[in-house]
Formats: sequence, structure tokens, C-alpha cells
Amino acid sequence: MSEFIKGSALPQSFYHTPTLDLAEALIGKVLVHLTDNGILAGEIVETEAYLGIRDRAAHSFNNRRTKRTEIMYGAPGHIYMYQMHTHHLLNIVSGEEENPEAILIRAIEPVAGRALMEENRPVQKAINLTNGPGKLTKALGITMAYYGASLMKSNVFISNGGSENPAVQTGPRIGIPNTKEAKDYPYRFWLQDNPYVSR
DNA sequence: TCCGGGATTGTCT
DNA sequence: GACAATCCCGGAC
Repeated sequence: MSEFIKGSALPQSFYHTPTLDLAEALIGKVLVHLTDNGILAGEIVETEAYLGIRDRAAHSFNNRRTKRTEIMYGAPGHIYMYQMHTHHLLNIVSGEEENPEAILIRAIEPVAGRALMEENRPVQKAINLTNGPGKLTKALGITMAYYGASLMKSNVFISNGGSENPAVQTGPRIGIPNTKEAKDYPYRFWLQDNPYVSR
């Protein structure tokens, strides 16, 4: 297993990839958060792509450029955080500049710092620690403070070290019932048979 | 300024 | 399966 140090962050070039390809390529990579208390890391096992102005389910649908979505219009490889009810969700900005696309990280499998995660988010069943988009940000201690941060320069980043040649499955996205045709797009990707996949 | 809604989760039936 | 918690965002006025 590789050490999850800052220098292991995947380079900018990794993110210069069509969003659907990138959403699939992220399966099996490792999401890392370096903190003063230690390293928290988990293998990405579920993602969803949001394809910008033509995707009714995306926040940037119809080119809706606001303070919230502004980071989506920037260069890929940055963090788009936003609040959903009582939770904070982590997205990776994708698409070239002025092409506001993003990828939601929906689930991870812990690989380092599990004890720290359980301090951040106590659970009865181990499986519930990181098997959902709101759960994993809480467990990893990733907050709105990371909105706009670079995955090449901040303490949150993506590295190798997870499954190699993962078996990836695809299907419709979760939790977007009111988006007409977009709710059926097969823009969700997950690691086959992994127990941390949200559903 | 007001008001409706949401890329979720936990709890209860 | 239903629903509340809870709060920021975005559009309407």
C-alpha cells in the first residue's frame, strides 16, 4: 500500500478527462484527508457524474451560474462542497473551464484512520461509517471550508492505493426524482459487490 | 425580506 | 415505507 502523503496526490492531468470517464476512473482511487490528528483515507467505491448545463439534475443546469456553482465553472481538480439538509456533500469539479460539470463522491471504504473516523461519526454498525455521501464527509472531517480547494494543493486529495482494475457497474443516479428525463441517465458508478456502496 | 425545496440521514411504524 | 430534522440557496416580490 502506498503512503498517503501529500506528494502522492494524483496530478492535474488526471482530471483533464471527460466527466463520465473520470467518474469511472475514480472508482478504486483513494480519498485522503490529512489532519493534525492523523491520516484519514478511504477507497472510493461509488460516484455520480453531473453533466453541467444539459443535465437537469445538475446544479449548473441551464447555465445557472451563482455563488454556489461558481467553482464548477473553474478548472477541474477542485472541490465543490455544498450543504444538503443537515449534511455536507463532496464533489470533484470536472470538465474544462467554463464547462460546469462535477462528480459526487457517494461512498468510500475506510483504509486508514478508521478510529479517527469513528470519533468524528460514532456508529453502531461498522458498515454505516462511510456508506453514503453525507456520512463520508462527516467521518473524514471534510467541511464547507474546503469549498474551492485544489486537490493538488490542499490536505484533501485523491491518490492511488485502492483496488486495481476494479469491476465497475453503472446505473441511474440516486435521489433525483424530480428531474424528468435526467433521473434515468446511467451516470452512477460503483465497485461491484462492495458492501460500502450506498444502495 | 420571505418562502419553498433539496445530489441526506436516522428513527419510527 | 413514511417523515422529521434543519439550513442554505435561489427565485419572487
